Amino acid sequence: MTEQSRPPAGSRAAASPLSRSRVVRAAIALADAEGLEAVSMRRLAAELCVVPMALYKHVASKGDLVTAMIDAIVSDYPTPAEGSEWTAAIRARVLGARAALLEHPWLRTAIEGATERTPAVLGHMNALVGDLVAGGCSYDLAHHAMHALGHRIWGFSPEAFASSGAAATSPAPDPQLLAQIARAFPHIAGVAAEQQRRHPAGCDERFEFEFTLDLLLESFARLRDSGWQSS
Amino acid sequence: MTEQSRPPAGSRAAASPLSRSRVVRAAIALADAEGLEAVSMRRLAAELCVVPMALYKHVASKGDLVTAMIDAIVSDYPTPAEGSEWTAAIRARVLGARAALLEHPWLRTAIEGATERTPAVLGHMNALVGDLVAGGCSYDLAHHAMHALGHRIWGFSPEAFASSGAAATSPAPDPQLLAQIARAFPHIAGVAAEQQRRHPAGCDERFEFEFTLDLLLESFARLRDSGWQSS
DNA sequence: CTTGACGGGTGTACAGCGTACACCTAGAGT
DNA sequence: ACTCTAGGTGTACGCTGTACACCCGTCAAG
Repeated sequence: MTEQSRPPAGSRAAASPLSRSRVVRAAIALADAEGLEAVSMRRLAAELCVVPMALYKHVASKGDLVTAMIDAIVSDYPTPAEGSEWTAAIRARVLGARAALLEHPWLRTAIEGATERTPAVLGHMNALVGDLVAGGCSYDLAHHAMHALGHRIWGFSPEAFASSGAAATSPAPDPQLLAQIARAFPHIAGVAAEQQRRHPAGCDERFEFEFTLDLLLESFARLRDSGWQSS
Repeated sequence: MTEQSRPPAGSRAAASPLSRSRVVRAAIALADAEGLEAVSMRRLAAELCVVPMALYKHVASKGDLVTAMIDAIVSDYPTPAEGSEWTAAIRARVLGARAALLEHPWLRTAIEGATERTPAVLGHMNALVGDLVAGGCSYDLAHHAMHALGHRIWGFSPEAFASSGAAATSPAPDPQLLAQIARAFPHIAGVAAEQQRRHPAGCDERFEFEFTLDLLLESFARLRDSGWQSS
């Protein structure tokens, strides 16, 4: 939709001369619009008015492309204000990552499947460890803390319980079947009922995210104060 | 390898008459042996000495197949001993899941990509919530606790930091490049050095897993004791 | 005993994927 | 003027999931 025929006028093909960053930006736009599975080399090429193989002059492979997509977004994660309290700094970074993830829903899948650690990715991790040690955590504790945070540092909690409370989105709920499920899984039903009572609007993912994040940050602080070490 | 030519003798084709469970078991075996990406309908069919489309008489689609694969394994997660302490019960379930995951490395990817919640899956979640409320947690707290545990209830922590400390597996470490990385990311280098000093054998994933698990379980106990609620 | 339904394996076909390889062409450097 | 090369093109291969028509053996009802 955007970015078309900038040069002279007519010729239906390649507007600007194509470049790695243009390819990556187009891929991100396409993924934003239609999901990561819509990003095929052929489709992306079409979007750029170019033949599929042309892309390979700018990215080494599809894997390289998605790595570059991740990198592009991670590169401008926000940086917390200078002199923030360490837990506040971590919160800011993690919630910044989360904000990016909400903008680019495909990012989660991409990160889960990624294998390469680009400089931007390493930089993010480095900064988080930096926050931890600035807060008085040992490198030892910081290491385990990073593991504990897990994918949360990329802004998402693994949604083990996803759409279990809110499973009844579009398809017909069918009260009879629902009752049967409730009988078979009474505790899940209990959770759903209590959730329904307290938060009829449904499960607030942001709340869940911060709940666990803060649980972990408090635990880290406690371990730090008690001089915990792993050996 | 197993299960061949049970009827009369010779004919090189379909030994037993094929069935959903035989298909699923073969798929699991194939995934165990060569990874989930090796499980294509064509390949699996070949493994069963059958034409690809024959499988569709027993599974609705590839997605249905992998769901069934997950279900088959989750179905025989171990059950903790009757009367266990609640945190011990949860630990047992979660570590049982983890054991299954180590046996079937593809399971992680499969679960991450799964969308259907089968009865076995719901049963596992139901049992965990049951443990929490048996331990005196409210349904409210249990709900958030399940979110906090996240994929850990399936036996894996999201490995955000994976192979960062142990990145130097097969490829040449190249000390010059390594030094440059260390300069660019001093905190990561710090973690790596400290880890190297304390645990030269490398990062013990099981330790990391239990570290976070116990952190969370302690936090839940504390919240329970303080009468925490979410409203 | 015949007949008709039907469960389950077969064969062909299609659209889509990533990408290897050979080719061509426009512009820059000597 | 001549070559070199970066970058876009075209064709082709092997792979994927699966729709659709077919066909055959078993078994129940007439």
